[in-house]
Order: sequence, then structure tokens, then C-alpha cells
Amino acid sequence: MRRPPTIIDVASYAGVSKSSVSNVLQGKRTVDETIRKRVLDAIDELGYRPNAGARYMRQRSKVLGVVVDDLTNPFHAELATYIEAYAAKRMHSILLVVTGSQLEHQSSRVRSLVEHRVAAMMFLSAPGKKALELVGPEIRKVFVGIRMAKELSIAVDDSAGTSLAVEHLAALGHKKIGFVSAMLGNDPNVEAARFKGYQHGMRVAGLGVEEAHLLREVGARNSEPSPNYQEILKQFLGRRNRPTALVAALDRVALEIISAADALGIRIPESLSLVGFDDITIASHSRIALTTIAQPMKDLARLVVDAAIDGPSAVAGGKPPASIFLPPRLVVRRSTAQAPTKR
Amino acid sequence: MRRPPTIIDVASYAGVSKSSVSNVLQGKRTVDETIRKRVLDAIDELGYRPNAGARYMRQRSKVLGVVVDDLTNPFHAELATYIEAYAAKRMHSILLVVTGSQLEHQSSRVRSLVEHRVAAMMFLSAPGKKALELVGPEIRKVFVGIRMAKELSIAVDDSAGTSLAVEHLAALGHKKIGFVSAMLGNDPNVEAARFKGYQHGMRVAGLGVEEAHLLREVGARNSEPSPNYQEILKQFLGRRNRPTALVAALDRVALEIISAADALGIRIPESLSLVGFDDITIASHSRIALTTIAQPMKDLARLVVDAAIDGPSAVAGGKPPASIFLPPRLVVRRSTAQAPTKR
DNA sequence: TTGTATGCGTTATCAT
DNA sequence: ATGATAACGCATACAA
Repeated sequence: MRRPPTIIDVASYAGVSKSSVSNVLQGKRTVDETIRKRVLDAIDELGYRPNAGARYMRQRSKVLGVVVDDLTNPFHAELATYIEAYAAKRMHSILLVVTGSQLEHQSSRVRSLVEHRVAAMMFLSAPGKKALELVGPEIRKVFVGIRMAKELSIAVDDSAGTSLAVEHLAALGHKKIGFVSAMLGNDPNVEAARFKGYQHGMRVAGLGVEEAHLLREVGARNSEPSPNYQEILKQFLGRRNRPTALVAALDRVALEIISAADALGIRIPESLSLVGFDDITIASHSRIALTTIAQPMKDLARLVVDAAIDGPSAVAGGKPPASIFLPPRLVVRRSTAQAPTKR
Repeated sequence: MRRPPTIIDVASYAGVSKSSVSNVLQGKRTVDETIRKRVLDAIDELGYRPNAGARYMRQRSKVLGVVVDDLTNPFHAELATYIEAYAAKRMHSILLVVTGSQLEHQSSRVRSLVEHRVAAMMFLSAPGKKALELVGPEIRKVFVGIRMAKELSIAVDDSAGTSLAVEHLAALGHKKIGFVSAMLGNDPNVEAARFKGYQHGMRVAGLGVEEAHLLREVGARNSEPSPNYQEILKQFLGRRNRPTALVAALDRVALEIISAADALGIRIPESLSLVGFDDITIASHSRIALTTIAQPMKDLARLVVDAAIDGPSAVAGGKPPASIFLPPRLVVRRSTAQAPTKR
């Protein structure tokens, strides 16, 4: 048989009408047990699989769109994995588009999603305005790990996370605590929130924020570490009055800091403490052993999928769109230690 | 307007028949320029997007299925990114399913792909027999980075890769070169091919393969490193007569070896040289600096997508299904060094 | 060149 | 409880 069997083939094979087959497929209770069995056997015999495309012409699609700028980002890859897993549990499929850094390409990929009439779109990275306008109000939008004004965002409490980081460092006796976020693609709002948490943490600890301890110039969004990022970092770390501890806006940045520090002979944690953010898998490797702020990825995934399928009200109690923030968790490893004693 | 506009809405708005709209959409040259413009304007005005599901009932689907067991595996994530990018360039979308380690779940995810009538399925991980049988002959199957008998497989030349690794180590004066592959999920055939390349490399170098220098017990497939994997590794590395150099079947295994060696105080590369396989992103980090065998991921992605869209004959000259193997590349970093002088 | 009619596989409505 | 039939949105063969 060249082409896959249709519901009609099943019906005629089972000697019933296609309506009955459909009823069996839909799990309707009104169908007689003997007929149900005949249909089930026919399906099995013919290897029939319902055509999802045809089905979605009459029913709500069970496909969820995921848009991410860079799957190579371990945090995104891990989050996407959890999302797919939970979506599958809820009988939904994932149409994945990765947009890369080019804005036009982004629109084209998002357009593809709307043409597929996905039930909802989940954004792991902030889309451009153009791309966002494409999607229209009939398709549900949920933002994960990033913040989008006027839209439902589900994320870790970024500010609380960096506050936690500062608190941890302050408890270790650090006074000169810096913050670096530059040039590694992430949502600007997220960066801002994490910086805010850092500021807040400093205030609570009774510490002052010095401009010289900050590295925040924002480069191209959604981009790989630029070749000269290491140089910038080295210059920052090479300063006479450099911080004794650093809060990195993401683990990826922390990884770069480690490289720069190594190159400069600055020992971590002996003479520089470092806290990351995200707790990507490699952070736990013995060579890295990064103290970091872990995101509750499974909860994030569950909530975002629920919101995508059931609507915002299913996860947000009040009047959506309201954002919901989950608590972060400090994971202490070996990149942080007691502040060096004053020389 | 509650529901998205259809081709009929566009037609009536433009004052033409739906056929003309369709013709414009299909890029037919036969349509009058003035009508084409009217249609295009109407589309723009209404924000019309063709319904892909409905379209695919008459045309070949432009959705490609990707099945992977674990997106957390950096090699898979990177490969998937390239695949999506090239598929997009060819105007196709990616329906992604991640199967995890459970076999039944695997079938369910693959079933979902066939119900969506994807144009082709691309396997980044070896599926179980059950899952494979589900998919039937009308859906094209391509295997990437793994080997499947009787099917089109596109992969790096695994044997050549590990041979390269051995050659590199032998050139550095190593005699006792081991091979470890145990317990980190991968296709058994791939493991076998890489081991074969190791053996061949040893033979060419005039070196003998000793059983004691091998760690190949295969644990659960498709699984995360088990908790006691470190223990096994430490025991292996702690032996009196351990190899002075190791070929790891994948970078992920190499990462584990590094941890174990560190824990034992075995210095890399001074007293143990190590070569990985895949060249995942983290391998280039200064703390890891892993000498490894790089796969031509972009070429892999391009070929597999072409094969998925155009059929096996588009990439394989002869009579498909034939497998095609791409040459690997040795990337030398700092995990390999001259063999320690005999004591 | 443009419009009309039909089919694609499924669900949903409505008689029976 | 079951079956006939009308949508669903689009492409295509054919007629005009």
C-alpha cells in the first residue's frame, strides 16, 4: 500500500462507518464494545495512524512552538529538554525553531510557527518586535526565563538570585564584590534584573557598589563570546583595585572569567571568588566546580507548558498576563572561598 | 477577527477567486501582474498566513522530524542547531522529539512524528526496533552520527577518528594506550567502530592492545553518567600498570576521565595523555583544553537535511541505502603531551 | 488568464 | 448507538 491508510480504510475494513472509527479514536463512551474492538483490530491490522494535520483542521492543534536563539547555550538546551518531556506527558509535540542572531531570520522562523497554527508559542529568548507582531492575538505566547512587558513571563526570580550570590560572598567576608554581564547574549531585561539584585544585595550587606567593579557594556545581543571578550576580561581583572569576588550574570560568563583569570594567574577561589547563574551541567564538573545560582528548570518547564496549553489563568491566579517568578537556589561549590586577608 | 483569515477571505477582499490567490502563493508565473499585486496587498492587509496543516493535505509536508535521546548531550544540541539552521534555509521546519532513556516513551514520541506525516525523520540516536517499525516505508529515514544497518547513515568516519587519535599519541611516544567507552550512552555500533579504529591505529603503530588497558563494559544505553562511574574510572586509573595515554570514545567520557584523574592526583597531560571525540564546545575551554577528534558537524547537518528532503540518491551517488562517512579532524589542545620517560 | 468543482482526512452535526 | 453529511482550508484539474 503506497499511501498510508485513512480513516475510511479502517472503517471499511472493520465494516463500520468512519464516524464510529472517529468516535473510538476520540474515546467517546457511547460506542459499543464489540464495535470498538473491531475498529481497534482494524487499526492495528492496517497500521493506521490518524493524520494530525487533517485533525487539526477541526480541533485545536496539539503542537507547541518553541523559539530559542541558540540551542548551543546549555541552559536553553536543558530547558528545552524539560519542556519537551513535559509537553509529551501532556500529549503535545514541540515544533522547534532556532533563530540565531539575525533579526530577519527570526521573523521567518516565527512565521513558520504561525503557519503551522501552533497552539502556543514559548519563547526562551526575547524576540524582536517585528517577529512578535507577526504572531497575532489568537496564538498564545509565553515567555520563559526572560521578561516581556505586557505578556506572561515565567522565570526564576533573577534579582533574588543575584542577591543570594552577594549574600553568600558577603558572608565569606568579601567587601569588593563586582558584577559582570557584558557581551554574552541574554535578554537585557534579565541582565537588568540580575544587576538590580546585585545592587540590592550590596545594599543589604552594607557594601558600596563601585563603578570600577562593574563590567556591563552590552555587546551584540544573542551572540557567541566575541574573540576579544577575553581581552576585555583580562583588562578588567588586571586592574590594581580589582574586586575580590565576582558575580557573573550567567554561568557562560563565569566560564569566560575563569579562563581569563587562569591566563592571568589569578587563582580561584584563593584570590578571586566567583558565583555564576543558571547551574548548567558543566558547572558541576570538577575542573569548574562553580558556585552558582540554580534555576528550578523542571518547575519552569512544567509551568510554561501548562500555561501554553491551558492558558495563563491556569498558572497565574490573578488576572493574566501577570508574570510569575520562581525562587532560585544557591549551589555552593569550590569557586568561592573566604575573602583574602588584607595585606 | 477571532479566527485567522483564510484563503477565501483574501480572495473576496481582493475581489478575485481563491484559485488566483493560491496561484500567487504557489508562485505560478501565469498570474496577471495587477491581480498578483491585489492579492499580495490583501494578504498583507488581512495578515493572512496559509494554514500549513491544510496545505500538507495536498502537498508534501515541509516538516522534518528529529529524534534525539538527550538534548543535554552537547554534541546533539550542537548538531540539532545546525540541522535546524540548514533545514530553515531549505524552507523546512523541525519537529523535535527527545525520547529519553525509556523505550516505550520512545515509541510514543516517534508515533507522534508519523501522525504528523513528517516528510522525513532524522535520528540522532539509535531508536529501538519497536520504534523503528512504527515508521513504515513511506516516511524517509536518515541516521546521523550513528549507524543503522540497511538504512542511510551519515556520520563521521569513527574508525578513522580513533585511528587518528592513536596515531597522534603514538607519535608522542606513548606505548601503553588505552581505550575507554563504558557507560556513557551512545550507539553501540558507533562504540564498536571507534574501538575498531583504535585497534587499527595500534596495529599500524606497531603497538599491542592489552585487555587491562580497556574499559568498555557497556552500561545502560542512553543514560547519564551513573553515580558510580567515577568509582569505576578511578579504579581503572589507579591500577599499577595503567596506560600512559587514553582514547575516550566521546568527549563526555573524557570529561569524566579528567575528573577521576584529578581526584587521583594524576596530572594531565604530564602523566596521562587524553584524547576525546566530538569536539564539543566545552572541550576548548582553558580548564579542559581537550585534544579531541572533531566532527564536521555543519557538513553532517547539510548532508542529512539534503538526504531527508531530496532522498538518499541526492547525497549518495550509488544505490541507496548506502552509508556515507565524513573525515574527522584532529584538534590538538593541552590534554596530550610527550610520553613520560621510563622510570 | 481566471473561475468552478472536487478531493484531501478528519471531526462534528444531525438524523435515524 | 450508529451512519450519512457537512464543514475545515487549501491545491489542483478542468472548464470557461
